[in-house]
Amino acid sequence: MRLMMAIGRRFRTRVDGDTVDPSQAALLYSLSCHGAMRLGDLAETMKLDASTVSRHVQQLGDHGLIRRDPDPADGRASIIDLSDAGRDALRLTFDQRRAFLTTALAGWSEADRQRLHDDIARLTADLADV
Amino acid sequence: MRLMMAIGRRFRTRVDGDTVDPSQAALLYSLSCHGAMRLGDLAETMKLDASTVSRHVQQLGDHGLIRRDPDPADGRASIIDLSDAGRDALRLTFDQRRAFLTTALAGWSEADRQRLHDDIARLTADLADV
DNA sequence: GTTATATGCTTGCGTCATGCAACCAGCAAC
DNA sequence: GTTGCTGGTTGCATGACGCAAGCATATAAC
Repeated sequence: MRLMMAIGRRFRTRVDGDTVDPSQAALLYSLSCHGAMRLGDLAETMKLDASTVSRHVQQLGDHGLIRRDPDPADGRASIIDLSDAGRDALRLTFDQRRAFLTTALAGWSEADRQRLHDDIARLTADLADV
Repeated sequence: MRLMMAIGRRFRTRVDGDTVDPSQAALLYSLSCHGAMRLGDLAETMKLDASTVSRHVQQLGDHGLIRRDPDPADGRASIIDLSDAGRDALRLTFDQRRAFLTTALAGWSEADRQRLHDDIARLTADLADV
């Protein structure tokens, strides 16, 4: 657990030259994975409070990285989706992180990486159930 | 990386009934692993700024979980060590977390757990080098 | 239709972790 | 002693986060 916390902190720390905050990048990524959705669903997906997501969404909107279209089925809600600029920013962020991870995992074989990924995914799922 | 961040956040979040904050628990744990040391060394070990560690140390001291003895070799520094109460608190925290992890990892074989641990440790080491 | 309740989202407020820079107090070298 | 280094503390700012209150819309009850 201690190691995981350290790793999480490391990833969470904004790297110089980053386009978007790690937290906000995670939001963009969620959108990229699951497609457009409402704020509440986004919060649930990311296991965060709606207020937190709301703020992130605002900032990302200010930077033009997401779009908010009114939900035709519900006047209260709006549908949040990546903008083209958001897609670009996400891709850029990914490239940066990929480069970082590639360096970090230089000594890992492909099988090692895959195993690590699978284990992490499994752990995430198991933790969600507790 | 996204998964790791999620896991890190999950672990970092204070659980109801926790004795000490996760961050401070990590500090106690570092002491427990490496023994008494000065604040600066502690900061380096934990990859945190000295100011952050200084504050944690103060709070832990207020709660009597650590002791600060003046460093006989250096009047500026003090040696930080676990107090008996700190050891107890750490043990308690460990028990709570162990129970939590045991639940989460219920479906994992001993080999799986060991492999996960080794991979995480390896990743931590590799990340430290980047 | 009108009223009551539920829901999606926003905002105010407080908390915590964290880093940087400025600072103070011993230490070491000259 | 004077000057510079180093361990530690404190002021200040930032960012993530959750809870609770508020607001607007939606839905159900009447």
